[in-house]
Amino acid sequence: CVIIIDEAHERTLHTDILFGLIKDIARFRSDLKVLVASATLDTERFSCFFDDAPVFRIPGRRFPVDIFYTKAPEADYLEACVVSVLQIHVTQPPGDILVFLTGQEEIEACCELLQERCRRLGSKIAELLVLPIYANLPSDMQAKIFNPTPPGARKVVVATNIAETSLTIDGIIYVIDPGFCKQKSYNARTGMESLIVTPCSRASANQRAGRAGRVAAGKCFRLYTAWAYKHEMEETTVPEIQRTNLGNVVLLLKSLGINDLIHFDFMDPPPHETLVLALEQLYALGALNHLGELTKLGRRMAELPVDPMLSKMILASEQYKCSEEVLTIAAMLSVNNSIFYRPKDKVVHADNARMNFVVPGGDHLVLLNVYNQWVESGYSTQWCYENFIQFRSMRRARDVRDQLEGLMDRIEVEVVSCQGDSVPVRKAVTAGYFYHTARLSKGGYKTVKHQQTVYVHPNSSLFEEQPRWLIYHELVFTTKEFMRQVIEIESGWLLEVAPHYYKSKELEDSSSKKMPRKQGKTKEELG
DNA sequence: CTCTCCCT
Repeated sequence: CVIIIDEAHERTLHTDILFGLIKDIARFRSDLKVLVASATLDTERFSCFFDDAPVFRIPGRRFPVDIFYTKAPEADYLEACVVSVLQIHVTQPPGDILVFLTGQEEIEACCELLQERCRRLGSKIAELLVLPIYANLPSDMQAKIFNPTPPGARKVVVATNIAETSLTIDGIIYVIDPGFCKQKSYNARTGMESLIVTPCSRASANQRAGRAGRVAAGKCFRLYTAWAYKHEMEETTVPEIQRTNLGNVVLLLKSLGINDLIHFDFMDPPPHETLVLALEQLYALGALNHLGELTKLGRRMAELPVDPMLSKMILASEQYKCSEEVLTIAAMLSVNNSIFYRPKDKVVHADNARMNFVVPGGDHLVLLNVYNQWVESGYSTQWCYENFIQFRSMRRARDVRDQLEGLMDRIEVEVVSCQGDSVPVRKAVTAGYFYHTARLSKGGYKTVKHQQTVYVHPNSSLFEEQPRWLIYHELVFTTKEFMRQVIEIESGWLLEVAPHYYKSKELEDSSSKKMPRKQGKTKEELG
């Protein structure tokens, strides 16, 4: 029996978990062969982790790529990209250009600048086709990047790092790499994710450069100095397991019978505090007992391939007789903020379309409304198009929902509807997410857990309403500490769903300083 | 006053 772990260099959460599990299993299975395939040269780490496993080098079939650096750092890399593209366009032989930027906003700005300057240059230059690509771009627009470039013209694709690994565009000869990407990181002290523009790693820069050499010899223009490449960039990207919430990983490992997570053989262990917070939250949710063992509830939660809070919400829907609705909400929440399409040139239309879905109570109920209307339309693509809804995301939500619904039998939850009453739905959400409560005080919203100042995301249906008590689905720092996907609750529900976690005194309006009762168990007892 | 990526 052979197990192959491919693309190991990507160091995704799941590859890293697999590493630990397989190493463990291999000890008891002399017949088991493990093959780890990595596209980077840091084979030492993998070999060392798997007890000095032999390394085989297989040369790639790639064309050479000349790398060029800037003499001095660029103050404005967006502008530098635009200038570089135009320079390549007027001075270099035929071949398409790929530009790496960090996100939608930058990409849109870059495309606009390029189009504007081409318009001004008019017939003085050959035609330049400017095409954006990022994950949230509707599929029909994504497809355009694959159209062959007409003779005499040149194509420039402006991409996120979706073009670094996930898709390959034929005909790219030139790559422009400003050396930045958006990276997720996770603060276990506050439970907050951040999405911050950071310098990418050398491994990532090399991967980008490689995109220029797939069909012929190419050129890569790095908009940073050779010195910065050598001395300022990290060798490799920090593995995802060290940058993310580990709630469902911990639940999964516990359900596999791995109790001592603190000493689990991770190739790169996650921060201790991240494990501790995950254990603490699972304890608060009732998934673990005071010994850190999986409870019956925890075992049922582990059956669902979603985050523990979402899982708890689904299980709580049984009690409130609203599993039909909660399944839909869970599915809609699982497709990340990509339901509503909001192109820059049609923001007014898109925002109006979104307003039509708004119902009282909050974003979860708006998402439910969108899904139900889509079902009524017969899962129509046209309906999505007319309502500025992303069909791809809806189809994904439907897949997730089907999968979750298929698991309801196994966790013994009957699928029933509360027939339009929002209170049971919001109570079920509260039962899963009581850890994520925020309260309005005179200075704005503060989290109940850490008294941290947070803001309702401008996309939210409650952006202007400002209800006193909110539950948020996630807390993300982008330009500010934003609560994304919020729902209005009554403070009394917190006592109803989590009496072990909240005391009534803490929820009185007069006492704004009170913290939730301290958890009784320490990390050692739970670990 | 806003949106890296991926899909168990």
